[in-house]
Amino acid sequence: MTPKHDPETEPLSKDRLRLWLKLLKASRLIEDEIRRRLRSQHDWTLPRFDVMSALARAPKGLKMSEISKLLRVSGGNITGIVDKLADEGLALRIAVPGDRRAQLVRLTGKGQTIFAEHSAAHEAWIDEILGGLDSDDIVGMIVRLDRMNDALEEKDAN
Amino acid sequence: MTPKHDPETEPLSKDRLRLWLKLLKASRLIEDEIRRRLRSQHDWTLPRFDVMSALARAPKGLKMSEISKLLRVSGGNITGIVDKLADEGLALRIAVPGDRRAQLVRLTGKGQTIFAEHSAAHEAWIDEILGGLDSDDIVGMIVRLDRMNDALEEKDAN
DNA sequence: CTTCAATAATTCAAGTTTGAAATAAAAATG
DNA sequence: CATTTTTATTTCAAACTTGAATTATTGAAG
Repeated sequence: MTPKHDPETEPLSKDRLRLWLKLLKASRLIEDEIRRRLRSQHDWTLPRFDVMSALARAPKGLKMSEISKLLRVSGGNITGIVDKLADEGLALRIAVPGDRRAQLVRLTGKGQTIFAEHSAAHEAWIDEILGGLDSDDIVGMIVRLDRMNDALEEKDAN
Repeated sequence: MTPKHDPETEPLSKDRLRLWLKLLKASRLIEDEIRRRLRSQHDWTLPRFDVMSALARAPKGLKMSEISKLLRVSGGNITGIVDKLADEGLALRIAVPGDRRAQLVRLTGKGQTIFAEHSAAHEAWIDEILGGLDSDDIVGMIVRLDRMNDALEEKDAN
């Protein structure tokens, strides 16, 4: 049963696949570059940076489940990373008054200090890595990614 | 030493960071969805799919280094995945005539058959997942991602 | 030809990551 | 109140991933 080659929809379907592959490529190129610099210049790993980044934006702390939702990684994963950050005195687990199941995770002062250094470098790297793009491209991409992410998250809530 | 807030360059810098975060978000949303479906519907993993996908496009085979370059993952990683594919009779290592260091990896008939099924499903998923985007968004994004990837790869060749 | 540098893969330890199962507590239901 | 379901987290095995070190081979230079 050969599918009909509809000149309207067929090329669009191929473009969707091309779009995904290019999106993935861009994402990996940038992520790899950040990972490389984080390791070579700060002896740090990307997952640890990501978790601290989420925590840094929430001075009151985040529940484990909130971290994993924000970073879109599994809960078991976050447990391991927070364990290590806590061992090193960079993060803290705090009991939640009304709920003995949950815990709030917060950066310690030491954690905040270290993250601030990494974060400043990170921003500069992104600025450099994406420096070749003009304003129209950046804004055009942001607008489209917003639409895309809205559509994707809408579908997520199935 | 507070940085000067140049009204020209400062917002653009922030937009670059926003762009990266949105790009990463989109990429993770789509990749997670594909991973989920690949596992639940085909009992398969994404890394294995990715390697087979690269091999499927090269009937003559690919060297280990070519696979890792295409997928932008480390060489040691590819060794492990190809080992398993070969163990299961899905891929084959072939000696390269002029170079005893290198090997060509090819899909077996069985590997091609299995990949064809996964690939067809994969294309349909992408079509569905990105179905909410109109043609202008897709083409607009592709054009910009091409420029972005060109710029990123150019920098890579340092 | 011999030495030195570059290339192709593999090995390995450490760290991530997932997804399923287990544990515990809270919320909803009857 | 007892039961069931849902929620929050941890545990764990299996798989993936990196980056550094190692091995083997090729290529270049003298």
